[in-house]
Amino acid sequence: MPVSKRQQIVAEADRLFYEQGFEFTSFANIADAVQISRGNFYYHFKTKDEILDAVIALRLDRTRQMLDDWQQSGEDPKARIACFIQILIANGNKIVKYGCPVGSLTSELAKLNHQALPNANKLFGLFRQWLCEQFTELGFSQHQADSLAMHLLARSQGIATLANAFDDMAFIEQEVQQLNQWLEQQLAGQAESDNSKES
Amino acid sequence: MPVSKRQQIVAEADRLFYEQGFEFTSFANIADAVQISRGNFYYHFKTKDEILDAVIALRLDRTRQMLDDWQQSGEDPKARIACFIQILIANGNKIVKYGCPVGSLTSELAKLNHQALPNANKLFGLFRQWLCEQFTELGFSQHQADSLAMHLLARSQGIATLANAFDDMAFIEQEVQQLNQWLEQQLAGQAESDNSKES
DNA sequence: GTATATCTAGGGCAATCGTCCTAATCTGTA
DNA sequence: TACAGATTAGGACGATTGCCCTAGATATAC
Repeated sequence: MPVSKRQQIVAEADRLFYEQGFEFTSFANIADAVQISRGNFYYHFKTKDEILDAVIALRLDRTRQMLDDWQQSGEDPKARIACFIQILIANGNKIVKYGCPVGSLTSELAKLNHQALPNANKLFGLFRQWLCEQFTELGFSQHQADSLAMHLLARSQGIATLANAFDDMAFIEQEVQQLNQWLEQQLAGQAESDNSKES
Repeated sequence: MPVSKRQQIVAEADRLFYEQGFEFTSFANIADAVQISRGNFYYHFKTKDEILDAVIALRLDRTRQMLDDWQQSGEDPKARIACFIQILIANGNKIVKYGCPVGSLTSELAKLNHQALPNANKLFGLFRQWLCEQFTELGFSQHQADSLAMHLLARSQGIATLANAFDDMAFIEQEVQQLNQWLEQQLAGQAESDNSKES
């Protein structure tokens, strides 16, 4: 058996939570997708929150893996940040359809006051910290680097939200271009401030 | 009677839809908030979608009113755009708690494939068009003005989403400052391009 | 081949959902 | 006072929800 039933369930739940949202996805939906009976579900997961935890854990793992891969790609920090920006293009079609997987889950759980919210927010935290490290490596102070990371995250979120609302893929492409320009400007500004320090 | 029961219902539904989301707010919730029996609800609104339509209509009216007020405030377009940016501060506490009222509703209805989605998107459309008009009045071409409007909308959305996720009011203030700087830069760039045309 | 552990199907549980009906109450006019 | 319309409360409806139980099937080990 290449993939366990449990893994299948988590994979389908992951997809459905993204496409339909957590609360709008029922046990029955997932059971149908995995082709098992509703009752049998209880054997694998006792509660719906357990599935949510498993899905979040899966997304955290995947994200960590992706960030690690970028980290060890041999590229410089600037190119790595560009990789992050590029996700908007790579996942463009899904974003236009369903929004950002991180942001939409977080917003939903926030409205529900759900116990898994801090867990889901770790996803944002992962990106935030990783981006912060990249900017620090580029010579920014801890405080500056974190500000830049948050700024970049916010821009990405906004782009995803509006692309979803207006069903507009071209908008993503346009804004990604501006994000890359912004990145260049930040580094140019940084280089300048380095020069003035050295002189 | 200063306020009709129907208006009370719509007002409470408006608040609850914002704080808890549309689908997570039940008839019972609204009935409790307005202090009427659940059954009586049917007399005022036949379906839940009818309430949603009424809430969206209310929000559209309120938004139109606000934009009109700004339009007739005697301020120049730049100051008017600054008014828009300033909402993030004015509504900061609520945004930190519940996110952006426009964005969160739109995302939720998008996940539900709800029939009222295009109606809810008119809220975004209202801001988009109004902002576009301001930028046009500042001398930008139709295309440029719309791009700037979308950019500003996206930035605002992202700021709201992250401030909500990280429960961070200071982030809003920081980003609003950057938005104002961005606005200055755009106008400076615009003035330059005017000069180069004239020279 | 039998025993043991793993997995499955189907259905039942109470609670809640949106919706709908009806009988009672309030309000204002004739 | 009597009547008519507007408004109310309370509950019932079928459907769906997350959750739980149990008997049977399947697979593995001895």
